[in-house]
Order: sequence, then structure tokens, then C-alpha cells
Amino acid sequence: MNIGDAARAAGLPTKTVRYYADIGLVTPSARRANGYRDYGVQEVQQLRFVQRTRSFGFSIDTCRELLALYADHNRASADVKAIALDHLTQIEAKMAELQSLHDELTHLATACQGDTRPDCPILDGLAVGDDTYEN
Amino acid sequence: MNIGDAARAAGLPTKTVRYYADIGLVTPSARRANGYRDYGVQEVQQLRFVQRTRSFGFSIDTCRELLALYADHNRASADVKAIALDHLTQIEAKMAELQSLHDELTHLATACQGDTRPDCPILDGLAVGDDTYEN
DNA sequence: GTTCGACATTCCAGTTTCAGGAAGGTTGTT
DNA sequence: AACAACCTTCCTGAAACTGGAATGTCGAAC
Repeated sequence: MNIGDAARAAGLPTKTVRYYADIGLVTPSARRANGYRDYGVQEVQQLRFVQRTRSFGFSIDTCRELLALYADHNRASADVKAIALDHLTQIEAKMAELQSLHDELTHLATACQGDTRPDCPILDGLAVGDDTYEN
Repeated sequence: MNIGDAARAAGLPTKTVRYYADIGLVTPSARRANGYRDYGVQEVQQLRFVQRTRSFGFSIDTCRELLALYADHNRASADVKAIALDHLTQIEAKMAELQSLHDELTHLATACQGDTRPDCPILDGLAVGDDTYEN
């Protein structure tokens, strides 16, 4: 599979896929005789996974770690589970924050149903954020 | 309020807060006599808002737009609502993807309960991703 | 009153994660 | 043979920080 098709399948720009190959994040299984990168089904799946993982601000290093989780058949199962659970915790935190952001915007949108807004709703919305999502 | 306290309250590094001031994203209300940036309650709330918004890969420009939504008292209410709803759509898409990521990791974690993993569960997990989250 | 640590300032250089574009080779179709 | 549509490498630039150097300020201790 050529890089263009792989990129399309993964929902990534070709440039990015080539970059991921350069930094050794997702490397094509081989090069063809003409020098073209050749992507297999597995690499495309990895690219899709990275695409989703990256789209939440998880770093390339985190992606690398997660990919390694799957790839390393020899790693002790308990280790895999521990790391996976750690990332799950992070994901759940992100989901909660995303929900709060969603709520705030919803609040803003509904508060703006009239012709003019009487007062800036950021105070309400952000005050909620203050109370609910302390560090 | 000094920049350090504002940064702590917003959950951001001081460097980042100074950077946001430099690019005019969240500017302190004033400078003190000694040249220190002085942050008020409102700016700290904006910083918190940006911190949350940024943590999902929304760009600085998007943050700027969202902050402007709140700040601009003169903008027509319908416009505000339209823009807010557009961002809400994006947020909901992100929530769905985050959920899929969560599901995959959960699958991996539960698949790894035994001593050793019989086979690489990435195939299952990513195959699910393939079927469920097409572009 | 000076000395000390913890803060603040600016400025400059480096990192991460790409994106754009040039210059050129390959493939497939007309 | 020509042409578009691919692919290659290489180099530059941009976004959003991040770290470090050199320097100034504040509050408390000695």
C-alpha cells in the first residue's frame, strides 16, 4: 500500500505519515524496489490509532508507549495492564474536562437566545469551572 | 495578583502565562509600578478557560475566538450562538473519539488479566476502531 | 543595612510536531 | 512521447511552548 492510500485510510496528511516514519513512530514494513514506502494493514491500523490518540493532545511519546504496549508480546501482562489503566485515568480526566467545556458552551449558547445578552455569561460559566474542577 | 499565583490558580506554567500575555491571548489588566504583571480574577478565569480548552488540542486561535465570544458584549446574540454551537459540534466529536480510545484501552486492560497474553489484542481493538469509527 | 531566597523582568535559543515547497524520479494512461 | 498523479529527499518555517542567562525587586533574617 502506497503512502497516499495509507494516509487516506488513517485520516492523516501524507506529510505526517512520512514524518511518523522518520521519527520511527510507525514505520512501513518495507520499501519497494522503486523506493516507495510500503504500508501493510497493521501499520495502517497503528496510524489510525495514533491519529485518534494525537487528536487529544497526547504526546508522540505517549503514542509510542501505547503502541509499544500492544506490540511487546513479551512484556508481563500485569505491566501492560498497569500502564493501560494509568492512561485510562488520564483519558477519564480529559473526558470530564471536555464535559465541563461542553456544559459551559451550552450554557453560553442557551443564555444567548434572546436578542441581546444582558451580561457576560463567562462569569457564570467560569465560576462553575472554578468550583467543579479544582486542581 | 502576581504571575506566579495566577499561573498556579490556572494550572499553567508561569512561562506559558507570560507567553499568552506576549501573544495577546490573555493580557494582565495592568503592570505594577515595579513592572510586574498584575492579574485580576477575570484574567485568571480566562487562563483557566484557556488551559482547559487547550488541553484537547483546540488551537490558540480557537481559544481566542471563544474568549472573544464571551468578551464582546456588542456582538449579535445569534452570531454568538452559531459559533458556540459550531464548537459544540467539534467538542461532541472529540468526546466520541475519546470514548472510543477509552473503550480500546479498557479492552486491552481486561484482555490482559491472565499471566501472559496469548495474542496481541491490538488487532481486536483496532479492528473495532476500523468498523466503528470510519471517516 | 545588608544579605538571602524567592519571586519577577526581558531576551534569545531550542524543542516538538508538523506544513509548505523545491527539485527530481516513477507509474499509468492517453 | 507526453501528462497527471503519484512518490522521493531536503530544506525552511510556523505554532506553542520550554529552558536558560542576565538582571531587577520584595520580604524577612541577621
